[in-house]
Amino acid sequence: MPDRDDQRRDDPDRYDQNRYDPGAVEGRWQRRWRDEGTYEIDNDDSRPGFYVLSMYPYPSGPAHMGHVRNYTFGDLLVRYRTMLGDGVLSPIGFDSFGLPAENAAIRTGEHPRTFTEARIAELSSSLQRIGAVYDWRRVLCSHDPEYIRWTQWIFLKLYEAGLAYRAEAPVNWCTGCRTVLANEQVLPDGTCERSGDPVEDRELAQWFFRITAYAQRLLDDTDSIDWPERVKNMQRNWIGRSAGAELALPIADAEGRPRADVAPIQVFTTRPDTGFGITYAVLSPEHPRVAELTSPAQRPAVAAFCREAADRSELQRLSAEGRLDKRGVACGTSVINPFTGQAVPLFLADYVLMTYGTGAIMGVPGEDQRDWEFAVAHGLPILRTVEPPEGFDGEAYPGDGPSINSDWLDGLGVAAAIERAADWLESQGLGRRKVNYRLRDWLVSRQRFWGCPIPMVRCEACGYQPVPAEELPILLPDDVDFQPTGQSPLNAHEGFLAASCPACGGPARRETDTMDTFVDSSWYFLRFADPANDRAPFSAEAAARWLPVDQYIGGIEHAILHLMYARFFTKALADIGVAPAGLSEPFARLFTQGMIRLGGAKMSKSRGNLVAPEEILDRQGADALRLAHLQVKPPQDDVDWEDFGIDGCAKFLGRVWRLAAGEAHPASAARSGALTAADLEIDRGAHRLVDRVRRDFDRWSYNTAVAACMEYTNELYRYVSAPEGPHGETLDGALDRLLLVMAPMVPHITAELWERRCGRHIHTEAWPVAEAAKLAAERVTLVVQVNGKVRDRLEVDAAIDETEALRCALASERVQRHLDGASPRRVIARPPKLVNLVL
RNA sequence: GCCCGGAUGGCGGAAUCGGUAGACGCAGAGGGCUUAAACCCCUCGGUUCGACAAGAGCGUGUGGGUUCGAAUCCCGCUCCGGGCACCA
Repeated sequence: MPDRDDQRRDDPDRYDQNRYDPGAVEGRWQRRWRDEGTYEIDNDDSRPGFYVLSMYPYPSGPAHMGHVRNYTFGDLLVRYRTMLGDGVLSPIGFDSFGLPAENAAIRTGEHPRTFTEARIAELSSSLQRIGAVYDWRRVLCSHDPEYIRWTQWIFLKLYEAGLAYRAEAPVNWCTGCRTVLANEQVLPDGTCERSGDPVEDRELAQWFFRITAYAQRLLDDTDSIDWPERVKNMQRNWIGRSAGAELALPIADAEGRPRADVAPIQVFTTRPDTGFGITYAVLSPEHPRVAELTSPAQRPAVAAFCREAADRSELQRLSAEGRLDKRGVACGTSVINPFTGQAVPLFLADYVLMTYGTGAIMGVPGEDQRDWEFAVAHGLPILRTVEPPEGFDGEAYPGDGPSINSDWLDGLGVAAAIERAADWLESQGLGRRKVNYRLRDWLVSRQRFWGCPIPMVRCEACGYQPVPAEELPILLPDDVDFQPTGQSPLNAHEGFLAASCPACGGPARRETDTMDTFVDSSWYFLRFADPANDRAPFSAEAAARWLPVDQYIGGIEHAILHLMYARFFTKALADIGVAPAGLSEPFARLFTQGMIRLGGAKMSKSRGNLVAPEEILDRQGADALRLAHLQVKPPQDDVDWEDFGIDGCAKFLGRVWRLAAGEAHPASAARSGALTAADLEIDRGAHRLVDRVRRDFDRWSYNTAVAACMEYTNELYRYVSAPEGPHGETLDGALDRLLLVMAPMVPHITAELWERRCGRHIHTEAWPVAEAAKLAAERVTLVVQVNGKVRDRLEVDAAIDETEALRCALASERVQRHLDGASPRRVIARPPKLVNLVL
């Protein structure tokens, strides 16, 4: 072990100056980028704008591997687009409201603000440690009073526009978080997506945003955005458009005739063509007209059924999924099938949901499997109205075919019959075409402290009233006591609660609910365009300058929630004149990176399987860690931590360092003068590298971009160690290009080497030009096939023509062996790459 | 059930327009440097037969098809991942 020290003593200068020391190099450049404002940008910058945004993080402490991955991709793009000559907007902020800080407060008594701000400081410094660069002048936090002011201002604007409202509704109550959740925050198994606790149904008055008013536009505009098909599909599924008709089923009297004195029930169907097959109808147990439409004899049974359905939790209902018994009970009343005029019995069934359509359906067992099962269970008649194909041995037939048993619809195919039936319903005044969506309004109130207060007050006389805009922001008090009950301390804080009614001036109480943190993240990307504006959340001009975000980057876990809400906000803000009128989408391009797993499970704090980046940053450096993230897998894929090759990446950087710092070859060995074939080839290789890396960057293929750099570095090692030695100028040109294309990936080491080589700053250099004339190799491999099998490979001139290629191919001894004296029946020549001789 | 993706060596992956399958990296083997080890440098790695050679056969989940030629295009199937789902 003493040898290394001896070496140091022998040649201290050489050791200190030339050794690759990531810690020293990286710290120095990180300070420089921040101090010099290298990536600050003004709104009047004359370069073409390019807005790169990585989803702003929840500040949970120092960056974890998921952050490193996300912000490495974003940073690469910021640096790359800057080199291409764009004026890049690269902001960062913190999603600083949320439950973890409040839970910590309940545990320790520390105010969520001091707790959160400490975590923000940690996260900021670790983002800088991975070399990510931002315009720090634009930093924002959702808990900042100015940000709160404008979030509340937007709430009031939406309220004014009728897009925010308060309503009593069945809501999702998370037993663990002690707050209501949006539908989007409840997992398919009926648990909370945050805490994993069971979610209950409760009937509560809550604040909502009318996102359903934008359902069709949200659906239509998915076609126009450059997002992963997978994400767009998830959004389309979530919106869940279904087109059909709503029609009225009159109530029948004892003789089976329609009663004029009682309103009919409305049902929604996507298959009005099957109307002749209606043999019963069903109400949801929660339907408001259940009591009215139940016969005296059926009252006890119906009441019992409703009670049972109400008691059944979401979880139990889901666990009953797939069971075929189709629980239901007869009302003892009948309705009229408007197509046939026949009376059919009315039922209650819990498979009919009050929250979708009209809460009532027509039963067509012939074409709907659930209806078939219900009909069988309750002894109801089944009438097919679509002819199933020959040999069909199933039960209900939902497919296409000619209408049967349907009078004036007979013979029509399903699509045509739907149109005819809908026309008929409309002309008879019995119904109308209708589109239904699965999407529900966004429930935004949360019964929590650490969020943006909803700017409303409640007056005994005037009801809920909006706080006047000039009174904003309504801030959270500092002097609060967090009780272990989990109740928001706002409920007991007189200073916060006391208010006067903006309408009548009388005493009023402040709303204690705060907003879902997804409200904060629904407009932060707009605020970045104009972060210091104190007269508006942002000016339309500034927003028009930068929006939509050219490249948005984040985790796939936000595919529905955040991304849907942000799209809704952007459209709504444009409609009410806050955002530019032409802005319909917030994120023109979206990239969703995969998650990191360890031991087969998603790497996360809650699972306790985090790998701390700090140790790697200390040992191998930020560049090695960044490179490992880029190299390990295509960026959109999930990745196992076990597959990361940090050491390999660090080794590669060492190779680049030694090559560029002149250690891999003696400087005196460099030639000058005439160029050899090897010199020309290494030069062409550099141009090919530039071209290849650029195309890889543009298609998010970072793993192959890294491979290209490694491959070229290997070539350079062979080049410098060849007996004739490298040509000085050629080698310099090659190294310059290698460092430039690597700069966005490994910004520190390339900056250091560049400065040592030429004294300039690599991150203000332009992306190198790949000269078209140098992209093509001079000699290429001509593959010769016989009957499609490779039989020989020949080195030929790249400009070879068909005749010459064929001559070379036929001259090959190996090829001749396989031709066995015969001459090819057919020749496919694709010079200079391939000749295929077919016998 | 409906809608999206996937499947390539021991491993992660590459092959961008239908034309050399396995780039690059990890793990492994051999060699060089060194008193020695580490570092570093070079070389070799799909598989079977063959002798460790030359050479040949087989190879991209599976079965067909189109084509001079298929990882790539088409049809069927299997398995894996994701989204939606008693949604009328």
